[in-house]
Amino acid sequence: MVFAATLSTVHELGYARATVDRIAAAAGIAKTTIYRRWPSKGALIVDCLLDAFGPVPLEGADRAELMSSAVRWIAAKVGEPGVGDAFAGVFSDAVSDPALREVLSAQFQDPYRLALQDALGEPENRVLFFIDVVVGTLLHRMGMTGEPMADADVAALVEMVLLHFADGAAST
Amino acid sequence: MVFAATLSTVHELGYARATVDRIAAAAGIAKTTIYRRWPSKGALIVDCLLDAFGPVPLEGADRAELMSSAVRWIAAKVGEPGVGDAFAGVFSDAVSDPALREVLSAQFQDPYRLALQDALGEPENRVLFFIDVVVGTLLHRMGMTGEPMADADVAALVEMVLLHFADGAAST
DNA sequence: ATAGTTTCGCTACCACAAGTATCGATACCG
DNA sequence: CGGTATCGATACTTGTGGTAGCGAAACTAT
Repeated sequence: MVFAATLSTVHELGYARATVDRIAAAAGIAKTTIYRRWPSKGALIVDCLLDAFGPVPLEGADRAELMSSAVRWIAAKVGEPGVGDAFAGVFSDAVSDPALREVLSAQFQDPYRLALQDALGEPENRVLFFIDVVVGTLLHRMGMTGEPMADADVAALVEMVLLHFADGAAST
Repeated sequence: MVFAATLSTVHELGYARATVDRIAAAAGIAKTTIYRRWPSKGALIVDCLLDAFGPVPLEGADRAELMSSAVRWIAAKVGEPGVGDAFAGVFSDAVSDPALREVLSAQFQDPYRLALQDALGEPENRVLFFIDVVVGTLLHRMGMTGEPMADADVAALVEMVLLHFADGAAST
């Protein structure tokens, strides 16, 4: 499968050295075949991440459990080999590439945003802020250290957002 | 000045299209001159950011005012034309480039980390977490939308970290 | 002022990666 | 068995980071 080859190549070589040529070689197909199926390297990675993440498991009796499990779930996913690198990589490319930013925002972020809005009963801007905080923190740690965030810090992150998004919170 | 030319070029064209050639042209010098002074594009940007940010203005009577002013300061800096793009850009490059990551961590993050440790009396891992949350959130918003974070959301960010880092907080 | 040294600008170049074009082979379908 | 659509391999274009070498300009010291 192309997705598996993509993740393992990114994991081995990092995002920048994981060229489309190498990914294709790892998947046993030709580079042209990849470009027949995806319009760009970024689109391939976004699809790959969608496959790797799957739907959010929105479990939990109350809001606190819901948010806690969502944060831990995404932290665990980002920590999987290759996933965090690929995520940080597309995100990086998207900064200077409005087209890729659109793909990332519409195809990747929006589904999770809508699911969270529905499950938490929060308005769009609050959920977007929630995503900024959680994903931004995880990616910043990953980008600065090259390693996923340790469990203790993930716990702190969970505690922080629970406190801020507690039912009676003011803000925004 | 090279720094001004760098920021304005990044602001106009985005990080990826702001090639070293174009930056040099905007500064009225040759590309080779840039590479005589900086070993890589990333190092140039880091120096440029150091110049643009300057030292943290750690003012405030108590911890809350200190942290609040620090968060608002960095949010304002990231919102300046070109600065946010340049910041997100180097950060992006650093993900796949351990050497640049080292430069970014040692020359850019560490001075602010040490100043914050000193001013807040917090251990290293807590200050690193603080930086991950604040900078990560701001950059994620910038990367996803292309625009700096609005004041209302910056206010929410301030409120969130103040709540989490209040004196009696547990965690980590 | 003049000779020597350093620095800078310019042109050309290399390595490498994204994305495209072409062609031949292969597999699939009627 | 014939036709069609897909895939693989190769070669190519374009753009960017980074380097080499040369000549001119500026600065220093006597």
